[in-house]
Amino acid sequence: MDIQRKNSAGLCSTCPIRHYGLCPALSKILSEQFETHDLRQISLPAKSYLYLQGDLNNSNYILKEGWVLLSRITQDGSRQVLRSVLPGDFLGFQPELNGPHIDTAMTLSDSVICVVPELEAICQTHPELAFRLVWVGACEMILTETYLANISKGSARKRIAFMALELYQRLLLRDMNLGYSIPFPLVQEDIADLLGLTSIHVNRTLKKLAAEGILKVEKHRLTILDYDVLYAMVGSLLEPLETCDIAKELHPASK
Amino acid sequence: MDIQRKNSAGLCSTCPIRHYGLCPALSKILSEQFETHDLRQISLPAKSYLYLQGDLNNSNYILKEGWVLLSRITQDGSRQVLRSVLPGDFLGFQPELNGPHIDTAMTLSDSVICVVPELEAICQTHPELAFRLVWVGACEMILTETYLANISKGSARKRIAFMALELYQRLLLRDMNLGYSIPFPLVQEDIADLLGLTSIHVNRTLKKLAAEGILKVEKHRLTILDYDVLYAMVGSLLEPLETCDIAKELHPASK
DNA sequence: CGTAAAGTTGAATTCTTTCAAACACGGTGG
DNA sequence: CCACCGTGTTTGAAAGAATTCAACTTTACG
Repeated sequence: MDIQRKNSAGLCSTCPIRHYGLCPALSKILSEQFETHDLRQISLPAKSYLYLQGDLNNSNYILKEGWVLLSRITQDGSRQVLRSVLPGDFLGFQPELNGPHIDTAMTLSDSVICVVPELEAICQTHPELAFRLVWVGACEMILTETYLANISKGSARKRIAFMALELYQRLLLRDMNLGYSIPFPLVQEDIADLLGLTSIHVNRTLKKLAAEGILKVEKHRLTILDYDVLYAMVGSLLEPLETCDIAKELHPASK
Repeated sequence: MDIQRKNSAGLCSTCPIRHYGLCPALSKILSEQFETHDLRQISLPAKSYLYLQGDLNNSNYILKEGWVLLSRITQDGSRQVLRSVLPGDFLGFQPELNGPHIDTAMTLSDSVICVVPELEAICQTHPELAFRLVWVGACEMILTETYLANISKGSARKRIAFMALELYQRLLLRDMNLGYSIPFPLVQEDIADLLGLTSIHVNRTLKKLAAEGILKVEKHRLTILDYDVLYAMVGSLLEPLETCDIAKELHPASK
């Protein structure tokens, strides 16, 4: 494994954490808690590592800007991308809070990351925050479970269709004015490692989908050409994810 | 889908929740909390459903005895098993606490399940419990992520090898005197749906593994014949799971 | 302008599925 | 006690999907 840290972290000014993504309540509490402090931020260029599998300098983070992939490297050197992290999402949490990282966090695009210090301590003074974290964890679980179901039984076509719709839906939660063309910093090999395919097969399948007028990827953008066809392919897989709507966190009572 | 509830629930007496599995601290708090109450328990025979995808009678549970599979049915009628639940594990939690269940919980063997009422309320009076739940959720996540990595890139051989070792390790946490032969209530079709294969291919692969003296399944028992070979095949995948050791929860400070 | 990274294409191979059929086993009812 | 039936297991042959290997083209970027 020849992964190297491409770039070191930079510090930024006070952090007005955005209240969107998986953890608006969490970021709200944090920004209140730290409004008088300088909350540490990290700016990383694209294709650099926030942390590597095995690293000990453990922290928790909220992604403020950019895209991040969480992945695990297996013994034979192959990479499995576990999930994508979009602005507002939480990352870095693991059972052994101070143990070595069990995954690698790589930026896909220029990113700004907010460091969450002493998560456990904050949870003790803010009991409601801990339960929010449980909620966030459950949402991440649903996403991962849905990828599992998708990869497990789906053809390359279906896997890619699912990925496209899943990312589209998650971005839609962050920007209701989103068109059918979304930013897409993954290269074909990233898609392959996310979906359990080879980049060659991803390439062929993408070509076919584009030729059929369903979906196209070019210049770091993904464009949904035929939403209905995509939804017919994998829509039902997405249903469990709808229970992770941000509105549900902000107003959990309103079923 | 013609799934029917095979058997209705029965009630049992006071629940001395066992302090093992993923949530010993959780069950400890619960049993203290309810030591004077009659905590509701459900007894279910093998191959019956604790809840079905879509059910509204939502609760949280701790599995006390038996084996349970969590699965999701996709539109085309195929079943994806999300994960197995062993005694002491938590189940039933989801983002929409009172929404319809997003998965189905089926018993594989005769099971006893402890009902956890009003989880959110308990968390408010026991702040430390909420953070324990976060911990439990993170452990479940690692298990699911590891299955994802296994299914995504592994051959049928590797997938089965991984499943065997994973179950073996989790049972070992519950019974240190476990031999190399473990109870195994899954039929070949369950294995198939857990690993994203067809039962026919599972059959062929199991035959081959048995013929090679690596692993055998018969009479509802799985026997590890050559641990070293299995570990060489998939051992490195298991490493992240070691951070979920129960000891870590009971003494989280002791790194 | 030159190099490295990413994308593209073809042909052969491997793994897995599909379809079809047979077998083994345990339980039920006659 | 035996015939029957359903569930789960086993096996074969053909078809299909994805990978591998190898080479080539295009794009991005200093």
